[in-house]
Amino acid sequence: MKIYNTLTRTVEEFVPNVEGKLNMYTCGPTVYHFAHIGNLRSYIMEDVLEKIFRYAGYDVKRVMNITDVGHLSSDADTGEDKMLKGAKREHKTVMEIAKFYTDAFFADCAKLNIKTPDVVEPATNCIDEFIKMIEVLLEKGYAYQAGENIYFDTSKLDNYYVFGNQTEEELMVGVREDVTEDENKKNKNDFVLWFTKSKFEDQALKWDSPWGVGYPGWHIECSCISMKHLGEYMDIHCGGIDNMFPHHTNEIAQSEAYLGHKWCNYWFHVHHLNDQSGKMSKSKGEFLTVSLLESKGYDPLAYRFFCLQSHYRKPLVFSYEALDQAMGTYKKLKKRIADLPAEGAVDEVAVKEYKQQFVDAVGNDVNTSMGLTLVYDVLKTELNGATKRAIMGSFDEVLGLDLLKAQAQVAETVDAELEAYVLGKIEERKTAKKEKNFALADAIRNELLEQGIVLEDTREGVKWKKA
RNA sequence: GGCGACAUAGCCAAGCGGUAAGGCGUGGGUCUGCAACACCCUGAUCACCAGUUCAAAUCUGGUUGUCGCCUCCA
Repeated sequence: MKIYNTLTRTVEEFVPNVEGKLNMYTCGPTVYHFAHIGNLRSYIMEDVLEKIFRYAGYDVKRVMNITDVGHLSSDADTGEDKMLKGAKREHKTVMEIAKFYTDAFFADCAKLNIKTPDVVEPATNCIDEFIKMIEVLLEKGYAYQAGENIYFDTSKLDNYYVFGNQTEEELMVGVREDVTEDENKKNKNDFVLWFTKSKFEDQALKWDSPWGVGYPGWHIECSCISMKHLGEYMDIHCGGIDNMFPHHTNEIAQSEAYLGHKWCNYWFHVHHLNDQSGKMSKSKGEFLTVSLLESKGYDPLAYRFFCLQSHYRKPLVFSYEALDQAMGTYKKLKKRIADLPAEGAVDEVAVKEYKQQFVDAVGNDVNTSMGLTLVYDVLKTELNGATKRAIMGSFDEVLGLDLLKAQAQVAETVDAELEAYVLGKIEERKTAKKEKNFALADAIRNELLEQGIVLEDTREGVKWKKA
């Protein structure tokens, strides 16, 4: 198994901390609004990462946090607190908002065949852990109190910028207009571990702490939650590329300062989904959600297919034209698999062989487009239908595209009455065709089409399906 | 201003020093009463420049372009 590691900026052979096991952590959503499909691209690709390791035989434990505490605005940011903003917008309490959007997030994930992580932990469940870690950081001299807040002192580290070669001098504070410098900080890149005083007067959620009533900084939750469930050594930490700095950088700083040793070996960063104007965001352009795509007639899995065609480390540009194309390709592929003849015994040797090829392909830095190519390669072989179907089902454990589902769905949803009616119409049309009454034959076909029934004259006879 | 990523046909994309996989689309054809389905055929010298090498899309240096990050964002 190979994986690109942002720490070394190379594709590396994956070596787990414990033979055969994979500990992974994913930065979860901030539940103040729906996830847009750009957010979901990350979760789709991370889902494939998790599944290909399971497929290859690893014992995987995956943890995800849910950010349900309004910490996203730092001391330096004049923007509004996001959770609170969401609550005000919808006239609900912060906790109601968190519950609603957490459920919505996992509902979207389900539609996209994204497996729920083994452990999902809301930040508000772990306040005690946060406080403990901050206390240790203070004891060890990595943190200091200033202006009633607790800060992490980045100057105590030998190498703070683990992902690049920046220096503190080069950092520009206030690149974004709404950011102002925090005078409490000793160093430009110090960050808050615990707030007791912020510019938000009406912070909704607060907890008691040794430093007064307040709430945690942004980064502390990921360090604590991951350690709580995965221990002191982690294999892979996932997240969106935009969180590389400062979020992941700060996680590493505080975690390793706390532990006194290396924490996470591999960093997996998914690149952005862009639209014509750049990075997709909630604040500009169309707010694209899974529900919106569904309302426009798109199968959510067509979007998953769209993502899998591309590589996670390449920017992907979204457009309806591109999605239309992916949808067409996806439907065509499913039809082709559904049309596979069922007879024959499964050739287990061939199945095993292709499984290995699939691991080699997708296990090479999550090369999903290579995985899809292998799907087509298998379909083109001389293997019998049953074997091909078995291989498709196996690949689908990782791809998550419901490749075998089409058939079952049709079989389930057809009721006898409708079937009898359609078969009657087909007979009528057959007679008309025999009598060369093509006008009538076409009329019957059109009549059925208006009722959502599509007829196809194949060599094996007339086939019909719901449009 | 600093740091980083990316750049292969209309679109998605493989490629990891040995002479451009695959998918979709397009165009042409076979089949068909017609349509659809299916099947067959159909396309690029790899952003640009220079270098290393017997050999480069693949390595090195430079240029250009696009995108991201620099305390909200996946």
